[in-house]
Amino acid sequence: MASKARHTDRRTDALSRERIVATAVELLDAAGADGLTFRALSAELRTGAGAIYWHVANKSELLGAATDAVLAGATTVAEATPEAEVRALALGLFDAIDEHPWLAGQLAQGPWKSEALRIFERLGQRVQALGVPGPAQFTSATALMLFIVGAASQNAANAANAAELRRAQPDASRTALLAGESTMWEGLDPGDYPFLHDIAGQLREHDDREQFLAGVDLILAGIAALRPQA
Amino acid sequence: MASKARHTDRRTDALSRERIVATAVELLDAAGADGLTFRALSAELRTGAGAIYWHVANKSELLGAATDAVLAGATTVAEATPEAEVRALALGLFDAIDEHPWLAGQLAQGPWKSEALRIFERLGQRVQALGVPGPAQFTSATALMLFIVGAASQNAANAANAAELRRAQPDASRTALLAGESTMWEGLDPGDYPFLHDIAGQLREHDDREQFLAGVDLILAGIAALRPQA
DNA sequence: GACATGTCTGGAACGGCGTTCCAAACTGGG
DNA sequence: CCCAGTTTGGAACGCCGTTCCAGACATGTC
Repeated sequence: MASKARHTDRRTDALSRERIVATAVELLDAAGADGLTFRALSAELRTGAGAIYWHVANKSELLGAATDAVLAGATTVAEATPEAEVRALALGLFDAIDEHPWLAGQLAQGPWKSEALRIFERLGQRVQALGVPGPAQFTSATALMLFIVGAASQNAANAANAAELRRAQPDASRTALLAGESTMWEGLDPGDYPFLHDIAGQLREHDDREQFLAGVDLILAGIAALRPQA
Repeated sequence: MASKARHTDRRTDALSRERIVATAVELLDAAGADGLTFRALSAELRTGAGAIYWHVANKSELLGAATDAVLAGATTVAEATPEAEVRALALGLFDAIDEHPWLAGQLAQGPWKSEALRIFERLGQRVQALGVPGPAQFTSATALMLFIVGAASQNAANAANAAELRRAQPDASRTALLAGESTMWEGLDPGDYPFLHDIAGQLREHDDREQFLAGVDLILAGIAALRPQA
């Protein structure tokens, strides 16, 4: 029997779940996944840890709420074709993760929670609109979701690595970082690593967003091949 | 100037990087990602934290070494066609992550490190063997890698969730857990969630391994469509 | 044999984390 | 005005990764 329901705001500086979640998102955006601490949160909200725990069960729930809050913003779609809508949804998620890299870690473990489930639903609707036969719909939508989350997460991880290296060597741009990895691949023995050696150049010049969309199109092409008739 | 090279084993119970990594893998397998602690490791090895730090820089490096040690086992492939080899590689990774769920978290952040890079190379070789034109090779291999890691990771996350729930309610099988989620999807408003409502049955009956392979085949189909001529 | 040198060990200590606990402050209803 | 329920804030607990350092051990030199 914890709480009965809402109350009128009794204080002007009243703590609320929304205010806590909003501040949590601020901290996460400012300092990454490690930046969210009940101590930092307490300081920012000028209160104690216990007060926060009265509104929020634990850190995991808080992270989930922050994820939902951010994901709720990046969702609306209306395009000409189902393919275009899938691309738009994918890009929306990609950009959201790019803007809030800590989302990656959240979505990685269990992409079927709350807001993420809503996105999965939207993807599935487009898969159905593409005429995929029933039994393959689940697989197709899952493949799309996993690729999108996985690719965007890796992009976020790269960005995080770049940011970390920049702290040690502030002039290292993302380009320079990619160039470094690329030269490393070029330096590999072509006998042992023919593929990496070959495509090292592509790594250096690739645009993350383009590559991401190309991957989505690849899966869309595979989905198209599932349709009964062309 | 840390160490000069090898020495003869001066003591019979000598600590070594290999022994540390092996014990770390044991702990990770036994108690998950949170089970690896320098304190637990010290106890298991009957030594102190400092001794471990002399052989290993920090926890992150230790996790990387554990990942490489486990991944080094699950790699060899020799099949009739490149497609079959891709499937075999994929299944190898899937099974490895299924057996060592903590791998998921490691591979999620930066799938281009050490042993993971070797797997990426192998995938790329098969993509080349499939006749994919040069510029699309990087994208195709990346899509495969991301889907494999993402799908296997989600599978591991589901398994972990199931294990956690089993602790509270020991009779809950994986089937029962899936059934629960499935019924939840069925209970959603078909107006708001037509897709989830539709495929709830598939979720209940699906086999993870089959679904995983179906996803790989989906991407392979998309890759096949990239070839200049059929 | 003694000793100086570099390698390796183990445990104490530090600061920070998530979480729990609880006395006090606040609020609205009788 | 006081009582019961709600909400607060900060102290305390046990754990974590990491650092520090006194000393044990092994070896080469005289």
